[in-house]
Amino acid sequence: MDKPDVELPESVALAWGLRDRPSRGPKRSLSLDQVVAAGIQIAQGEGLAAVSMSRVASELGVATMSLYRYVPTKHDLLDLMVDTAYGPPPRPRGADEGWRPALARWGEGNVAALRRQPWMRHVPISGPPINPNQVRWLEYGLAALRGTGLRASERIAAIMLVSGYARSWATLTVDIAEGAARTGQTPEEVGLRYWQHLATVTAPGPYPAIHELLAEGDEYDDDTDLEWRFGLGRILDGVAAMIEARAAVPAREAGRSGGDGPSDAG
Amino acid sequence: MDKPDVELPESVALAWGLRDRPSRGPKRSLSLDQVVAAGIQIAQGEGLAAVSMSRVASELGVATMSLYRYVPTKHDLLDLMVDTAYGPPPRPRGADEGWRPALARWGEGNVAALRRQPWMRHVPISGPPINPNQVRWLEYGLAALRGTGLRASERIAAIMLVSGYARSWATLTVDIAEGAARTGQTPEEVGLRYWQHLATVTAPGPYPAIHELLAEGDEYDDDTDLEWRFGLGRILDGVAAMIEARAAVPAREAGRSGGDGPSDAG
DNA sequence: GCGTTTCTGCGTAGACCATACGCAGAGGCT
DNA sequence: AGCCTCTGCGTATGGTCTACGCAGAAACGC
Repeated sequence: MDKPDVELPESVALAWGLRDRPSRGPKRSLSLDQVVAAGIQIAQGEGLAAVSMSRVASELGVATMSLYRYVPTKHDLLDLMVDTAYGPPPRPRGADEGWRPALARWGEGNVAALRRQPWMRHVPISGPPINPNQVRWLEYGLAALRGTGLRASERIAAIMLVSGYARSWATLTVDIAEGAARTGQTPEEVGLRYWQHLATVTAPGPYPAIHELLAEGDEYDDDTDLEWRFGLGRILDGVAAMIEARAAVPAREAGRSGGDGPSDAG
Repeated sequence: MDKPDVELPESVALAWGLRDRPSRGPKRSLSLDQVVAAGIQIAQGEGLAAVSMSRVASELGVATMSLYRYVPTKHDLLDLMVDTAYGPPPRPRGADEGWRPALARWGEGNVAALRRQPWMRHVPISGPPINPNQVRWLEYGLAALRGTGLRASERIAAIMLVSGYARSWATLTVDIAEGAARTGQTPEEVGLRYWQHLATVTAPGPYPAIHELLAEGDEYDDDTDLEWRFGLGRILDGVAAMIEARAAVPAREAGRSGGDGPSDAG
């Protein structure tokens, strides 16, 4: 009962450092952290595509196959890299802080992390959060929603709402920024060019809503951070409406969240 | 002025069929659509990893290098595959239909598309939507928000909100479903196992919010579709609040969307 | 102190991969 | 008829991940 981790998948146990290193053989010349750090360094400097097992190995001064004593598979390495590079979540919800600023900060933190290490957006999500920092982020996100009256599944859905939007947003802005860097333009120029391309391809066809959008085009050079905050504000408004409704008609017994308060999706 | 597509990137022109085929040389034995269709078929049957240029070529009975007469790069092929496989958006907003059901249907359509062709979630998003079906989806999404009083950048942010959440949600559920299929379990079992793993790794540490979550655990076997709808409902509520506020204080002149109506992010 | 056991780094090799280059020949254009 | 362009594609280069097995290092049992 000191080791309930029997069932944990290898990669998870590895990430949490739950593998008791054996004392028999020769000492390891590296640590898992070193391997992960080397991978991150390469990804940060030359992009995710530059991260190959041989490249990481040569960075560490060992042979390629040595890495497989530390990591079962390349994809596990990538997962660990993401978990480490994401880092710990921002300052947790203060004692007398409301859920709204806390969740907002959590969302901002997601965007900031992805912007700091842009290569992470190319590592496909491999499942629900289970690695150490991911779990810490989850803890913080849920902590922001404690005591709001939201049910378990609702708290999770709210977290996913924010993180999904943060990821989309960060991906889009980073894609644009990198496209700009590649072509030696400013992000504004790249954005403008996109609208031009969109106008070109939609010109012959029936795209009234897009044309209407393009016609309002004097806000191209908008502050993109403002747009992000707009979306985040909408999410938080929606969550707030639900919380208030729950507070008004407290703790419905069991099942289905019928039509009380805020309206259903459709 | 018959060809304003001079500036369009090669891959975009290709996707829109704007490359005037030359009439000089021998006839092509394939069409771009055939190549794309073959790629989709392989991805659908054996996963994205099975899609290699040589595999696609052999499926079509041609040599590997022949494909490069149709597609500049493998990644362009993947983009085209996604665009085609996504398919056209669902039924557009009806004449007297409100924005809410239309946008909800748009979101559902996103999830449905990703679930129908699960491999698509592994193709990284390469920028803002510019390929034919992507643009059609954009058109429909914007059409749902026409006449709501939302500004251009706000309509876009709202669309991103929904599509980002849809992508997160579809990715999570498909990951679980595939993990289940791989291990011969039901998705419910996989979900349960995740909570167990989470409990195991968080057992020694201070994770109050997660433990609280796990303690409410009699809804593990929840209807996941209900959770998705919950999140979508929150987004739409948030957007609705903004629309109503805009309607109350109509058409603020120029700039900043200050603190009118629904609250700011923080 | 000496096997024995276990673990380490890693060399080799296999099975792929995307794609640059250039050539033979097909087939409209003049 | 001759030209010129475009097609399919064979060859080759320089990668990729990782399975396998071996030599030697280090701790344990006796």
